[in-house]
Parts: sequence; C-alpha cells; structure tokens
Amino acid sequence: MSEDTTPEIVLALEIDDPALADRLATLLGSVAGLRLAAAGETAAATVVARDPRVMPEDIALTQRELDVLALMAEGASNKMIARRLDISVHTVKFHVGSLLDKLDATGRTDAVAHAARRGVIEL
Amino acid sequence: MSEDTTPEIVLALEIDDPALADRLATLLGSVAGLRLAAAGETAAATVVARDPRVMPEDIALTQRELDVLALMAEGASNKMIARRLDISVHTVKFHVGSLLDKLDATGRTDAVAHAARRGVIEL
DNA sequence: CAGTTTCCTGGCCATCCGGCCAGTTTCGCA
DNA sequence: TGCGAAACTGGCCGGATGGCCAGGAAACTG
Repeated sequence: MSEDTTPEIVLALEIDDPALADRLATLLGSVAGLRLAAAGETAAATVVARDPRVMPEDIALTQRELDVLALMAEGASNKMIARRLDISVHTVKFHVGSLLDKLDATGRTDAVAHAARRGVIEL
Repeated sequence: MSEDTTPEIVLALEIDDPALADRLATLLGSVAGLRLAAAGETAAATVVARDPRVMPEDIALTQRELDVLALMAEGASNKMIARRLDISVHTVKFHVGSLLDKLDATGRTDAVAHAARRGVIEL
C-alpha cells in the first residue's frame, strides 16, 4: 500500500444533536485519510444520526397491517394487494383504514410517507 | 478534560461499496473515542454511502413538478395542491401526470416512494 | 365460558384519481 | 421571427379510494 494516490475520504455530517455533531467533528477531523466535507461538497459517505424523538415506540401495527403497508409502499392498488395477500378488496380497505388511523394519515400516500419517516418501513 | 466518563461514540457502517467500507472501517476503528458497532448493536450514528448507480443524473423535473411532488409527499390531495400553488386542479393533474411518467410510477404513492428512493425529495 | 383482539367479508356511496381529448399563454433560444 | 418547452386550463369518464354501515370466524386470555 502506501500509495499517496489514495484520496482522502470525504465525510459529511448530518447529526441532529449538536453535542454529538461537535464531538464527531472533532474526532473525525483529526483522522488521517479522512476529511470532513465543506458546505455543499459531495461526500463519499455521510454520518447520520436522526433525532429519535420522532419515534417514541413502534406504532402498534398488526402483522396484516404491515403486509398491506409494505405493498402500499410498492405503489400497489387495493385490488393488487387483495390479489397478493389472497384476501378481498374489502378487507384490504379495512386494513388501509386502520393504517390511516394509526399513522395519522389522510391518504395512502401520506401513510407511506409517515411510515417511512418513522422507520416502520424501509423505502 | 481527560474524564474517562466520556463514553465512546458507537458508529454503525452502512456502505454499499465494499472497498470504501473496508477503508472506513480501518480508519475509524483506530480512532480513540470511537468504536464501531457490533452486529445488531444500537449505534449513536450511522455512516451511510448508498450506491449512486441508482441515480445516474437527477431526473429532469421542472420547478413546478418539484412543487407538486413536495406537496404530494405531504399527503396533499390534488385539490389541496391546487389551492396551495394557486392553480387549477386540472393543472395539478397535468403535473402529476408528468411526474408519474418521469418517475415511472403507477400512482401518486408510487411516485413519492420512487422520488424518495432516488433522493429527489426528502421524506 | 365470556370477552377481547385480529382478521376477514359484504354493500353503499361521495369523492378522488388518472388518462384522454382539446386549447391558451409566456418564455427563451435558434 | 418562428419554434419548442413549460405552464396553465377545460371537459369527460372509468376506475380507485376511503368512510360508513353491518356482520362472522378463529385465537388467545381471564
């Protein structure tokens, strides 16, 4: 090894907690081979730590609701979801209704967005 | 300073590129005050670097389409979007149609999911 | 056994969505 | 000056969506 051709790894920081951000910046700033990204600079990797206050406890979703939610996130219509889960469209609507209620959403798009924000599903 | 009370910051790695992951693991593993998370361990922050191949160039969206997309991600209906942007519902539908087309989505929920995945919008 | 939860199904209906057609204006660029 | 892209508006319509009502079957728990 020891090629001086190896470029520094540029790291960006996206930390909600100011104290943690400061400690990380100090620690990482002094590592050889690493560099913190300047404002607007494209980084090779990003250090993220989102404020966990957003997700107190996992919203209590039943298994079936999670099934439906996952398919919703795929953009599936109620009819498609019904076919894939082998249940009736009415039942799908029922679960969707519960999801809208539990996720405090106004529609399926909102529900998916909320769920993604809280980490209930992975986009 | 020199309080041994200061806990180590636990970092998790989520790097698609194995080479980059290896370099980062080596660099970060030897930093005092830092520790890499064990499997399944809860980390204070996560270093992420998603494979950029997914998003070759930002999909060419017009300003108006971005406006509509942002409101869609908020779960707004076409009517709401129309009111907020002070345009007619027909125009909203027009832009939504373009978005579905450009984002290769089957519906507004799918469009928001795709856009979020590509980083076009921030959830 | 009774009660609760979860999952499932049906009908009815107002609204929303998205695709189709058509048109106008405004802007920048060749 | 003419041309295209972007933005905007309208009507029409089939299908999707979500809210409301009602019910039933299975499993778990006190």
